[in-house]
Order: sequence, then C-alpha cells, then structure tokens
Amino acid sequence: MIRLFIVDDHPVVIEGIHSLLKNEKDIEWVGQAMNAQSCLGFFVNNSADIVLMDISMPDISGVELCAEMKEKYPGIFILGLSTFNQGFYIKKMMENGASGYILKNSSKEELITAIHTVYEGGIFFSGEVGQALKEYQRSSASELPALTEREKEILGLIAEGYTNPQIAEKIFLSSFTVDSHRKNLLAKLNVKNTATLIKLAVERKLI
Amino acid sequence: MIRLFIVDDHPVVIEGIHSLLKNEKDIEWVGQAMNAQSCLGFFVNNSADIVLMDISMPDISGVELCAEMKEKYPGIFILGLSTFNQGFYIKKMMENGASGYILKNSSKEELITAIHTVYEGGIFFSGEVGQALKEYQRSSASELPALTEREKEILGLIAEGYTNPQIAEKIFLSSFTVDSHRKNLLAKLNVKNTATLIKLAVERKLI
DNA sequence: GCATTCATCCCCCGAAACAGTGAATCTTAT
DNA sequence: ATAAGATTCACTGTTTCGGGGGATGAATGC
Repeated sequence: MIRLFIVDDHPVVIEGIHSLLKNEKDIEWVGQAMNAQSCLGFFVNNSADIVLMDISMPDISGVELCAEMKEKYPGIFILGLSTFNQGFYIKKMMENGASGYILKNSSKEELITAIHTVYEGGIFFSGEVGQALKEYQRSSASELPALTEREKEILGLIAEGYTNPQIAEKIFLSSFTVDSHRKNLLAKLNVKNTATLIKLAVERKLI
Repeated sequence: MIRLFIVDDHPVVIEGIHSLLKNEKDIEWVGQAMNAQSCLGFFVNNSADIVLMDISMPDISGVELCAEMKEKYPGIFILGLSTFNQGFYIKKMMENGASGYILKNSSKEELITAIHTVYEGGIFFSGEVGQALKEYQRSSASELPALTEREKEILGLIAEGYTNPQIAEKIFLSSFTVDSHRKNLLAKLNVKNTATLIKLAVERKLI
C-alpha cells in the first residue's frame, strides 16, 4: 500500500488527482495540504511514502519545501507536479532531492506509473518533462554569445590549467594570440577573470 | 510500433530480452549487434526508435558508442543496460545523451515500462539504479580533503571573481593571508591554478 | 607536561594574467 | 565586392597569482 500525500494550492488539482486515483487499490490517500506550512504541520504527527508537490505555492516555493522535507524526512519520496514544463525548476527540484516530475495534464496511466516507479526508489519524468530537462541543460547555454572554435579550444585548455605560454606552445600560436582569445572570452562572456570564466564555463557546460 | 535494436556482447542477454519481448505486439525487434562496430554498421542503412545498449563491450565502451550514436542519430533514444549498478557509468551515459538505464535482471514489466517511457521521450531508471545514481552524486565528493571554514569562505569569494586584495578588504585580513589560504586550497585539492581550482569546486559542488 | 598538528597569519619575488590599443590576414556571407 | 567576423600577432603597462619561506596560537593526543 503506497501512502500518498499531496500539496497543491489549487483545489481542482487535488480533486482531479483524487478522482483519478480513488479506484487504485494499492494507493492510499493519506492527506492533502494547500500550502507548505500545513504540509510541514501534517508530517509532524503523520507520514507518507510519496508526496506529490506543486512547484508554485503561496508561502514558500516547491523547491524550498522539497529541500526541507528531504532534510527532515529523507525516506519520503517527492514527486514534483506542475502545470508548466520549465526545465529550470525541474532541475532545481531534482537537485533538492525530488524523485521525479510530472505534469498536471498527465494521463492516469502516467501518474500511476510515476507513483510506482518513485515508490520503488526510481526516478520518473513524464515524456515532455524529460525533453524539457534535456533541452534546458543546453538552452541555458543558448543565451550565451556563441564562441568560436578557437575560443572553445582555448577555454578548454585554460580549464585544464594551462597558462598562456603553454597553450601557445601546444597549439602553435604566439602567446599574444592566446592572450587575445582569452580577453575575447572574458569580454564575450562578460566575466572579470579566470575564476568567473571557469565557473561559468563549467556551470553552463561549455567544457 | 516501437522499433527496438540491441547491442550487447553476451548472446544470453540478447536471447533473454528477445524472449521476454517476443509477445509484445507494439515492440518490433529490428536487429542486434554484439559490438559497437557492427551496431554502427547497422545504422548506416537501417534505423530504430530505441537502442538497448550494454555498457561494457569488446571494442569501445557503451559510453563512447552512446555519444557517437546520439551525434549521428539524435532522434534515436538510447537505454543503457548493465549487470552492475555503477553510479559513475550511469552518470556518464546520461551525460552522453542516454534516456535511461536499466539492469539486466529487471523484470519484464520494468523493461516494457522503460521502453515505453523512453519511446515517449521520457527518462527511465530502474529503482536500484535511481538510488545508485543519487548516492554517487554525493559520494564522489567524499574523497576530497576537508576544507576549513576560512578556506571555503575564500573559495567562494574567489569563484565570485574577487581578487586577493578585494577579499582581504571584505573579510578584514591582509591580502598576504588571503593568498596563503588560496595556496592551501591549491595544495589541498591538488590543482595547479585558479582555473583548475574553480573547475573542481564547481564540478564537485564545493561552492 | 610536551610535542605535534593545524588553522591562521605575514612577507618577497618572479611569472602570469589583465587592460588598452592597434593592426594584418583570411573566410564567409550578402 | 565589400562588409563582417574570425584569427593572428604586437607592445606597454599594471595588477594578480603562485612558489618559496616563516611566525603565532589553539587544540590534540601521548
């Protein structure tokens, strides 16, 4: 028996999911909350196996609530729930310990599959969400100015710890030239020094 | 109809999966390969929707084959397949474009669910794999030497682009002292300069 | 007690990074 | 063809980094 709790500030969503699952014999509806505070209140004296959690709530965001819940009750699996398919928030939820993410317009089958997968310790994304997540991982880079091949090459070598003279020797250029490319990298990416350059590059997966 | 291809150097695995899926009406078995080369050869003149791919193969690794396949045929979904539940390789496969990962001892139901989820663009992990992946994400940081509070503070400020004199002013130290901490960071983490320091720090989520 | 470890602090110096400016090839797209 | 941009090279400063050394004090363990 999978004990399910739901947190969402839209009554219609709670009702809709309740209705979809009411005939599922292995899923027990243990409670619901319409904001983060009352969700946290519930878990003081009660428990659940899975929490379906909306991303946008009146008091604190789903991302924060997710972090707090996993901190206090690491054994409870959290399944993100949202109307929109936003890569950024999905990523944040996952980083904060969520076990998956489904859209509110998911089919009954998808919802049930998600609940079972997560209950067994798995990770589940609905189809569209999986796509959005993958695209997001790239698209966050799309806002960045395009780097030339040379610039990417030199960025990679900088990240590996080579100095300008070393890079120059390695790819048969003048160290003045390497320095020029380096300055262009700083300017294009709008960062002030090597530290911030590499931080950006790693975070945005440029290298 | 989901067109499925499998790459695995163990005939028994190919046979076993074939047997499990032979009665599935919506899954069509389009071919199989026992090494990476013959897999790549197949896709020159043929196609598939999903490739079940073993992680360990005689010629090149599943990770590399995965990267090459996604490069050439981005529309084909790749589902990793392994006997062992190794967080590191799972992570590598995912970074190279795989859509999920299942164990060879998965149940028929799990296998079919995985195939359908992936076919619809989703991401699927078997239960145990999901756990291993999450644990790996933490454990990779555990091998690092412990940093002192001061060092972590200074590391964070370096990553934000502050120079030694700026950090010194900000936290009321001599810039010589900041420099010492900085050098300790380089030594402790065994990196040669700011670039590699920040790369490591971001990758290992020290900041 | 005493030695040791370690976090914290300080200093010098040569090498590297950064800022500013300028300019010559070469490719590519309009 | 010409304009735009990528790539290359150059010079001159100033600032920062990285490698060396060394000092203090608090905590630790024997």
